Amino acid sequence: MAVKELAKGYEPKDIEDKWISYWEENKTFTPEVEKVKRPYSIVIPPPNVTGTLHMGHALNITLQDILCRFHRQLGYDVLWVPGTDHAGIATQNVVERQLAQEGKTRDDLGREKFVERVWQWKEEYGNKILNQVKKLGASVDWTRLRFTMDEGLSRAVREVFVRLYEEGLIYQGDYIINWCPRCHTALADLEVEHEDIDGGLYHLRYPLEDGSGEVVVATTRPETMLGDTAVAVHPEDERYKHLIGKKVILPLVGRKIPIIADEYVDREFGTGCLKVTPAHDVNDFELGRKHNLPLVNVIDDWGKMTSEAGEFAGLDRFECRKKILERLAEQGYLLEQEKHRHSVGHCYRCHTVIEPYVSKQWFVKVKDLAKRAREAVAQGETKIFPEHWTKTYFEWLDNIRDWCISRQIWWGHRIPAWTCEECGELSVSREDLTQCPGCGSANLKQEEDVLDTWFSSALWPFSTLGWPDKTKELEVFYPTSVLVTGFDILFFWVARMMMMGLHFMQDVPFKDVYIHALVRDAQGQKMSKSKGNVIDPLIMIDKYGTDALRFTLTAFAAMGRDIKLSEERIEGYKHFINKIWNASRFALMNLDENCFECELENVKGLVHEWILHRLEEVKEKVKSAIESYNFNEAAQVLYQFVWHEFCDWYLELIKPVLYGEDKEAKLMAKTCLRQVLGETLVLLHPIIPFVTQEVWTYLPGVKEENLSKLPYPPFRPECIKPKVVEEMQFLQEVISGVRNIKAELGISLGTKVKLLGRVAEPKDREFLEVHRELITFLARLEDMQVESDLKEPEGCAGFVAKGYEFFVPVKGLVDIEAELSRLEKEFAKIDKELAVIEKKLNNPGFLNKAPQEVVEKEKTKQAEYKEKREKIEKLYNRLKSIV
RNA sequence: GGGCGGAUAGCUCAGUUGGGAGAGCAUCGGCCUUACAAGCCGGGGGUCACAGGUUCGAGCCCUGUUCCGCCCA
Repeated sequence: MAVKELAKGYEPKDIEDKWISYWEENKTFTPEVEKVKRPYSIVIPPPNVTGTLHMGHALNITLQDILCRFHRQLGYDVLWVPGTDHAGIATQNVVERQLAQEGKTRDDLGREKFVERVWQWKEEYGNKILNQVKKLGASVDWTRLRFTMDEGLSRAVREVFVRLYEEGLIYQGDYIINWCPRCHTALADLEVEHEDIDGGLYHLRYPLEDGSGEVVVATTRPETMLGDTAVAVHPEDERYKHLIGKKVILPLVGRKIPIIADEYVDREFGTGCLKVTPAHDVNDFELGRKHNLPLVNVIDDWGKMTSEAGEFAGLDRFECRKKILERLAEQGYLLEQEKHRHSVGHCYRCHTVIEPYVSKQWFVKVKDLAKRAREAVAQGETKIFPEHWTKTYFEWLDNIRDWCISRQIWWGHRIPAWTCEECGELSVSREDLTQCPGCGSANLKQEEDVLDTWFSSALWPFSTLGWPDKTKELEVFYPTSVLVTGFDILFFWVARMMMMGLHFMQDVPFKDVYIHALVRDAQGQKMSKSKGNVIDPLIMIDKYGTDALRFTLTAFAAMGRDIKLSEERIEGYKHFINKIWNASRFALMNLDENCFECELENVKGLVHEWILHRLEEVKEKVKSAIESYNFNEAAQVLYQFVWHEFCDWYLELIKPVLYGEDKEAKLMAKTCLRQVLGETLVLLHPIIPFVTQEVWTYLPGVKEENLSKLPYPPFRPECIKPKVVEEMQFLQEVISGVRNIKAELGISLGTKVKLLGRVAEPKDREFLEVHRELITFLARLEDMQVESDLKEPEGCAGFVAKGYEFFVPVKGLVDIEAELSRLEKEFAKIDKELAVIEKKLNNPGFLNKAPQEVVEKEKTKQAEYKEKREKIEKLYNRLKSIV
């Protein structure tokens, strides 16, 4: 009775959706928390709710999925938590844009209505990316889906905020921060992207108050001069030493400001004279505090000049720059201007130029938290792969500055702080306050600001598991096993999770961190919408199937190297998926339910033993590759095995048996084929879940149809037979030898030829006899004749190796000259090898100092090459004599 | 300015204690061989960026140089 047949080609579309729902409906990926014995857990790096899936996500999710599916196979209780991030600024921007189309602003709606609107938006569009994650086949536990603004996670955020405040690790204060005038909010240092810009360096003259001369300052931002409150020079600078303590008159403004001395000033830069604007430059702010300089705000929160700017008030800051230069030039204060390339900060969300701005903000004191986070990695409590990222991680933590966590937007976790309008007391609380804890007044005002989105993301590994409650999930699955992410959020997210995890859970959030590559385009450029070089994973899935995309990403995921992706590569690996499909199709045409009548241990025969041996090696290699995060190696080992061993050799070698009459041999072949195909599908399943799952259900004798529930194939030490590999090599050499002669001499493979062998060892001759049928079939022979002392006829092509010479009579079939030149090429190769070996063996240093076994190896090699050369020479001369 | 990574076949990249330069794709030649032309068989192709050094021996270790990319200030 024949088994069901597979379609002619693999068509991923229907198959993928079918299994996605199957796995979800069967809760295949929901662990039973109460019964967990060997936990393995991962939290997904939550994509933005506003996001759409890009290649970075696709890679990230594929790798995590491989780890999860693989560890399930190994018998771990796996929990992979999915979720999304509320992405404060980004989401707010999206909804504001939507409002703008209706001609409204968020202020028209007011805070409450606006936030409602964002939730509405989230309900409507926020699941988009989750569905895309589903398409990738992610084996996450959908019953545990989380969102950073969930009730539970919001409670965690509050708890953390209050505790840190109580511990004095959160404080509020007036500091200079990075301000985005477009998003209208403060940003953390990390959220500023620096970019080199061609600008100008302007030399301005500031006359001395006493009329005794002037100083010249150099600046890249002349408009800020309106807010200057000092000029600074280096205390040791001979040029200016005598001016320290004097005053200059600020041009256009007329304010008298002091000349101060500070070692911070770089004598080499510009004129060595620094104008100091404490309100609009981070370094100047520090200088200002140190020297008690007043702050003069000349730029407001919308990037416009304030009333302090006098005639320039109301101008945009860049407009003002032009105007002020004109005015300075008119009045003779602008001395010169040179071109100057310098680094300018931009908002990472909207790319507007950042304005350093003094305002009241909330900060986390991170020094101590950072120290512990550093220690944990230094001590190996958390390991980073590839290892070289640890240095970058240390570097950042060592130079960390307090983290500005307040954002002047509406979408996010509102800071749980209330100020009493009566007594002015500031209270921070877990519960919403309606009464001032100090004076009892009900006249309270809650802080308007919300928290940085990364503040809630930093809690993700434990907040998603139920913290601050003491849940079973936390007990079992924290710390998580590994975090898989890109290096771009190593600081934003990884380091902060480390700090928070260690502080609140007294343990690292994850044991391993695997940092994967960035996916670039074929030219190595970062993919971006503006460049138009994005490869959309969803389009790729549509065209080539999820498995093809997943396998491609896996095959290229070499540690520490970026991936240059192009569509052709995905298309190429689609061929591999199809190959698996077709090999399975062939197998199914020949398999039936009887293949279980024979036990595997009774399967005998070179080709079966060989493929079983190789399968064992593959199992071990794939396992150790995935365990060490060498995903590309796992993919490559499987590719090589499936295509070039299983398909190219094994399936071809068993064809004569499958098509033959020997029932016992047939049964063995079927048994072995069923076993090898079945286990190979299991091995491939973590990387390419869909095609393997689909084929699996067609196999005869399948008891568990859900391939995701099958264990990793057990190791069978009895199948390891190195000798079988040697014998197989001999067989392959003979078959390839004939094929090679045919191909090179222009004889079509189908043309049957005679094969004559002069083989010294009786056991080799016997071996060839045993496999006569196989060789005849695969090399397409008319006949094979093997003797110890064979006299070959005139006009033979041939191939030789240690212990044997083979001849193929080609007289009359081809031009003898062709074979002569083929042999000449052989000579050249052998002579090159021999020259290298002889050079070594003639070197006394090598003979004396190299290990004995290495020397022996070289000698053996030399002998083999010499023998081979002599034999070919004989063949060559005989052939030459008849020309 | 500080740090990190990279340079190996036409392209993309493997190469795990130093001991016979590999793969995939592309290319060329030959095949409709009853799983697969999305395929089969076979071939060609490399001063391992450059210059030194250590070593019997270097793609691999050390020093320097050039070029490319990234991060931080």
